Amino acid sequence: MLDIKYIRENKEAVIKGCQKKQVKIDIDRLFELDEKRRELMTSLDSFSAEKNKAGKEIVDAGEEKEKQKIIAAMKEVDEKSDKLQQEFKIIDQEFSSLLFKVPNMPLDEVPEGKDDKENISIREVGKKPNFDFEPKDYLTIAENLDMIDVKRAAKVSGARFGYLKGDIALLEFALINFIFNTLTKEGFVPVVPPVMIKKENMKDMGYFEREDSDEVYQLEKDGLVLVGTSEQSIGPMHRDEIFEEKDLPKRYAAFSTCFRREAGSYGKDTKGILRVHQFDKVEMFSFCNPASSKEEHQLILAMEEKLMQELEIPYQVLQICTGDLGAPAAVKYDVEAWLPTANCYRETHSTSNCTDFQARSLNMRYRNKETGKLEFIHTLNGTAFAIGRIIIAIIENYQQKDGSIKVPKALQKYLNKEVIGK
RNA sequence: GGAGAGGUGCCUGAGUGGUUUAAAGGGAUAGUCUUGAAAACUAUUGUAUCUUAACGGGUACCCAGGGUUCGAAUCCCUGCCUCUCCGCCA
Repeated sequence: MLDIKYIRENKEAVIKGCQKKQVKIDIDRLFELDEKRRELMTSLDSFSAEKNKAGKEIVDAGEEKEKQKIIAAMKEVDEKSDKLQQEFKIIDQEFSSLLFKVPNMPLDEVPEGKDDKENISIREVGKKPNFDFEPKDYLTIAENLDMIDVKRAAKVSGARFGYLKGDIALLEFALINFIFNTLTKEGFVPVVPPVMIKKENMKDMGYFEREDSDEVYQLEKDGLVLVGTSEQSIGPMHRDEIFEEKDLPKRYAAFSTCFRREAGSYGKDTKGILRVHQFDKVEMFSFCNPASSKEEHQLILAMEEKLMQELEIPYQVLQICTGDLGAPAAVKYDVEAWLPTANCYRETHSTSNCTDFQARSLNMRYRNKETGKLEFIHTLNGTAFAIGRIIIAIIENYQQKDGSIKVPKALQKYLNKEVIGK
């Protein structure tokens, strides 16, 4: 969430920021509530002060009669303060939920735009393959090899699930080993995190703006939710902690299964495993000094590109416009892989700098050596590989005339194979 | 799943209704002493929020949320977490 003090002092900028993000929010109501809330707080505080004082007087008063007199007077004060307390609760609740809905402000450098149509391609990298035969889509190839099975998955689990089999199942583990080898060199600590987390953690990561989001699988009985990305499990790991400046940045690379209900995407990408309810992903996450979060973001983006370059998959980098950032992000890039048969780029990676937005709700701070004060850290996340989609990109870009799939050079030593399906 | 014990500051740990402004010890930091170090001694050792031009002052915080009371770290209820024993289990 944002700092109410910041909102107070930068009202115009916050209104502008919300507009840029296409978020409609009643800032005037927020100010109204803020003022009323502080007013009530001051009154309540002075009641408490009075009560504390009376407590001491009761102890000091020797005579029983004197004591009873003070107690009687305090009962009256109590009644008044109780009434005020009730009022405060109502105001405070509305205030908090409204404050929570104010999104993180986009950085100045982020281009303005309404939605994903106005994202800007900032570079295209890699050579698109030139086939001397009619290329097939990944699903046809994989089904011919009996290595992706969505039909039986439908029988077992319903729509939007899939089985990976044989060498394509092994390809997943080759990819994971390849990633961890690459990322540990940059100081990313490998993690296998929980995929079920408490609701409040999801909320404090900024993913529950609207209570009971339809996008999330909920385990009602246990008060837990399934993560849509391991970012939601890694971010709260250090909640309520204070970092030493020397320990920043703290980098993690987390492997986990991700669960998404895909509500509202009915009819979209219904074929194959591009958009499924369950997929595996390795996610980079960094807890970082605010002074260096911009460089850290570039590093994460550079890692995403490095992984793509080593696999030799053509891709483009998108600068996400203000309207498509989502609530917690201040700046965001997507990487999209080239899919020859679709004849377009499809999103495989996304990296965001959430500045102090998540850190504030999660109360994660560090001591600034210069000022001696506690300040909020910055959090950043980025996809290393969304396994399913990368497998799609590999199959499509590395397919051969005979229906087999060449294994990218960088993966050959992990898979112990140069070709799949031969 | 059954039975029991707990959750206090950076750490250990005392505190069972009213100067708790949280004892004591450890650690850390600074000072004295010393050629230097150690030891010893001394001092310091929160966070949030409101208010003030500032000095300062008020309030809250002993896992979380409720309750009892004039007054709660302390009593009661609920939840979360940890530990011990038993059962089950990859």
